[in-house]
Amino acid sequence: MSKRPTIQDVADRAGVSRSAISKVLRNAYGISDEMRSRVEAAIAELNYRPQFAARGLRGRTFTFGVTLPDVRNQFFADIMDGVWAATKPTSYQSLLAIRPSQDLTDKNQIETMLDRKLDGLLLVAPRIEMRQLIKLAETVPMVVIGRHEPDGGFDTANNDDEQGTRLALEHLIAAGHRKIAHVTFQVLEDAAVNPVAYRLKGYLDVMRERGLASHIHIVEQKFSATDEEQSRQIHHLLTAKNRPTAIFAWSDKAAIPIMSVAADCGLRIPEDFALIGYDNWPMCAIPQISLTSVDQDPHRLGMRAAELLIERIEGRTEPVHFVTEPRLIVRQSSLSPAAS
Amino acid sequence: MSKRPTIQDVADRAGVSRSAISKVLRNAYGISDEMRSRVEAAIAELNYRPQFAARGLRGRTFTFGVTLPDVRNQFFADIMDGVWAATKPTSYQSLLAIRPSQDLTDKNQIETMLDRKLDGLLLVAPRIEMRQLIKLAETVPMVVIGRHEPDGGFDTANNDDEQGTRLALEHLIAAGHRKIAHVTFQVLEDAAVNPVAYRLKGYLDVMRERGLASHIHIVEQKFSATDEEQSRQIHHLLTAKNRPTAIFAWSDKAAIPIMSVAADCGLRIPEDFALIGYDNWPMCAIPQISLTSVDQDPHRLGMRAAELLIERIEGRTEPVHFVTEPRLIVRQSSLSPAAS
DNA sequence: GTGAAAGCGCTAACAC
DNA sequence: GTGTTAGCGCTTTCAC
Repeated sequence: MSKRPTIQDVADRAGVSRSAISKVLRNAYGISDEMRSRVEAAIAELNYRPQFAARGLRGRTFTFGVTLPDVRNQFFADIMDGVWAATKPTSYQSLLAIRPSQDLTDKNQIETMLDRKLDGLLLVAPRIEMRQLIKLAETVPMVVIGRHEPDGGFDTANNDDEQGTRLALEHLIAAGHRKIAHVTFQVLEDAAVNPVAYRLKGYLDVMRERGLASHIHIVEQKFSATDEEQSRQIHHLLTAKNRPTAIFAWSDKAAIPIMSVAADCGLRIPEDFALIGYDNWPMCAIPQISLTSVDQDPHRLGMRAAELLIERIEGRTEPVHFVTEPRLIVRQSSLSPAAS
Repeated sequence: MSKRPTIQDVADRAGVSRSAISKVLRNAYGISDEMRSRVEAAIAELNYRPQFAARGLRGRTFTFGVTLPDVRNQFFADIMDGVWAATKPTSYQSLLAIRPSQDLTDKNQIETMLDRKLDGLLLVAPRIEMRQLIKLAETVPMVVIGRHEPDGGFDTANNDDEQGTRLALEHLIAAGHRKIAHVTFQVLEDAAVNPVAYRLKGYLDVMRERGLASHIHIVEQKFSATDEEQSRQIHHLLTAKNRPTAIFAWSDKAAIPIMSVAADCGLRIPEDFALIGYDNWPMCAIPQISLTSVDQDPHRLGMRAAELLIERIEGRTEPVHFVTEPRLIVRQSSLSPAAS
């Protein structure tokens, strides 16, 4: 295990002090051009790279942590692309802590990152209580994607969930659908700020506005339900007497399994019922799937969130709340001629 | 930003020296039971957590880095689940460095992790030259998934790619297929140790053994090809005069787009041709997809790789090479009655 | 069995 | 402008 050069090695090589090297590294004030080029030459010769752990002991680590609820979810992968794009031109790097989806809270991941002395936290749809989030934000610069909290002491990045829901429903209603069911997901807490709750609210609002209140039909997937239980629930919905002619699911994560159950029941989409998801997973575009879905622009969400975090790390304290305009991506699954 | 307690705070609280605390933390030899319980009480009272960055300056960080070629690939996500399972009962944690798939090399990610003074590296299908890998392994404990290199100074974890290929082909041949094409991926270098090369070799071997040498048909996807270019290539294959009756693709990553192109061409799977992929993405099980695929047991691969890495970090130097037995998961896409 | 002291690689105040 | 110095929070000899 060969040794890597330290700042002292560079200083010796260049015949200057350690602090001179440090200043060059940080682009700090008070370095002559001649000094700078000498130092840079020495750095290049020795192939020196500063050790972030050591930097972190005094200053910043130039590293921030990201947590995702589920690596498997393509929506989150798209967000990461955006994060990457944002950090590329900077000296910051992101590191991802993951946990398997069956694990209930992000607490361990967050503690892991804090223990590593990362400069900030970018939390995606965190599964911890708002109270804890707010407390956490007092300790470390933080940005949250997937919580509409206007003043928790952190920045947020979200799409406009009510608007996205409206796009989906208007599309179905325009096609003549009236019996539109909504598959939602159990909101454990913080109901007011959860995107799922916003989508549910949007559904209720639109149905009422359009005089379809009597057709409101909500299926709530339990947080603790297994895949089989959820399938049974959907099976029940699809084989009931007055099956809806259209289903709006809170996420593609719910919509894709609905397609599976439909296939098992011998039901065709969109002939037997129309289906719309949320998040626009890349998978939706596969012809065999062809699922209409609401796009949140995850790339921009991730990119802006990372930019906001870096701003915060560098001193900003007034909260910023970034919102993207959702788009409905229409595909086969909602083009039902049968409904009207 | 409230301050977190340091080891000194704990020492003051317990009325002992810093080194005593350190020994308790590391479970080191030479601590009386009474001392231990006093220290543990103080740690609990102050809710103290050691800072890994500081630990790393002298000893280990108890953190290792993982790099994946693509977060979006479900196969890699399954590996991560295994990694997580392996670290859970230990004091180690894994941190993931990602890059978008269009980025060509893992070099930056690896340097990022080295700069953070992580204790070891778990590289999944790294896109850097074997020469560099071997050099790297001299510097840091390392395990590689997806390179069959017997003595590079690091451990490896792989499935038996030739065997997996054999399973797929025997299955097709048993169903009566003779015109079996293989879609492979350009191997840039290190041909001998690349899983894709193993699969290609397996294909050639089996076809020859079975007297099907004249039906050998290889389509090579270029590393630099865009999605459209790859689609065109497949389109060409599927609309050619003597279209194969079966296709064995090097990965589900290739097989899924083949399904898309088939749909565009109006070809049905498996009626018009059978299709088998590799990796058994969770997506393969969706009825609308129903893709036969070879399962590498990614969970075990990730778990064992993480265990091996921890062993290495803790001192082992003789290389270990772990291999899983692949399984063929038969689904609709290969159940073609038409072939015989 | 326990504690004092040195040092890991770097940054930040402060002299010069 | 440049160098000296004192830490950051921890581990690790090495006395006691």
